[in-house]
Amino acid sequence: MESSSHTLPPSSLCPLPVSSSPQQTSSNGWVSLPLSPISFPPSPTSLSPATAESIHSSSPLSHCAASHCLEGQSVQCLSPENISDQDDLTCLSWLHQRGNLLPLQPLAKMTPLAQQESYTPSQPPPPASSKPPYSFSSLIFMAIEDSPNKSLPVKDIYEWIVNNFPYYRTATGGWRNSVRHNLSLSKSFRRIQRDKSQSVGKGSLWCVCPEYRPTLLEVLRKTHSYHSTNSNLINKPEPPCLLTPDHEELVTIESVDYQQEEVCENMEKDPLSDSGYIELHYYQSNQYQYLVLPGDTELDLETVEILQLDAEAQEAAGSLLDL
DNA sequence: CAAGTGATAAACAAAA
DNA sequence: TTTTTGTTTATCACTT
Repeated sequence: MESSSHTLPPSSLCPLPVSSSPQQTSSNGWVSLPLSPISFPPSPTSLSPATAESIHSSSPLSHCAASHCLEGQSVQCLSPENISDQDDLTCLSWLHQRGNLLPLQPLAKMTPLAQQESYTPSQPPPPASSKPPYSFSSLIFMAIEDSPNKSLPVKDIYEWIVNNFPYYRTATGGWRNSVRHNLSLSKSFRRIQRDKSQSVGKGSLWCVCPEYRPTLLEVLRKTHSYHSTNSNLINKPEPPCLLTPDHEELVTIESVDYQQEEVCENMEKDPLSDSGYIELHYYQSNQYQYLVLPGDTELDLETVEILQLDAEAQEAAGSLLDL
């Protein structure tokens, strides 16, 4: 699998959703969010500065990468001439861009302190104490993938985990042992020598073995899918990596034209409105596309979610219909 | 029930 | 010498 030719801009992962929508808290205290107001590639030309500013300022932590995605550099990445930098099938940007993975973050990171302080014993405990649903392999994978060079020393892996999963701020030190144990034992990770000339600090750098990357990504995707499904129906939409049914080929972002008129021309409405969400199918650029968006959303493609076109997504949509 | 997987603990050696 | 990093072994819990 050729995954290294398309790389994400550094720090394309963001621990927080851009959404200011109401949060949904799962039974284990993790939070998932309804669809973000602007979640997936807003057209560089369709996203007004006012909207971008609005979204940016609404982010609880406006320094996060997702917010950066609305700024010049990242938006530019979505332009046709730069599309190849964004079309990595295995990109993890969906994990953050729409709050699809890390929206499962504990509230502690998403809720203003004042709100946390007002919580009463009758409410669920502060979710910072709840353990993330991801395996250590997944955590390590995410950390490494989020690094500019796709490699990190152990210390930075610890740091990434702590920064993104507050549970580990207060967890006992054993998890670090587990991280090292996992790095050592798992075939998915490879130890590489640091550049001695630039080496500061102990140890080696760790990277993801390319041959195991799809597997790790799949595990991560399934984990997220499972937890978001269990925690909140409306998080059923799969990450907006555009996949063809065989999971192998990327449907380039270019194939989706974010022009409202064109989509509306060819789309048919799917009866999901009972769930509060609407599924829209349309055929475009020789691809069968479908979207899910809140029922009260105007058909403005700046606000829609692009879903995977694979069978899994279809199945998810089917289960939505069953409700 | 057995096998596989992941988490955790612990011991130990090597390196910084 | 201390701390960190990396490896290995063992055990337990859970899932398939």
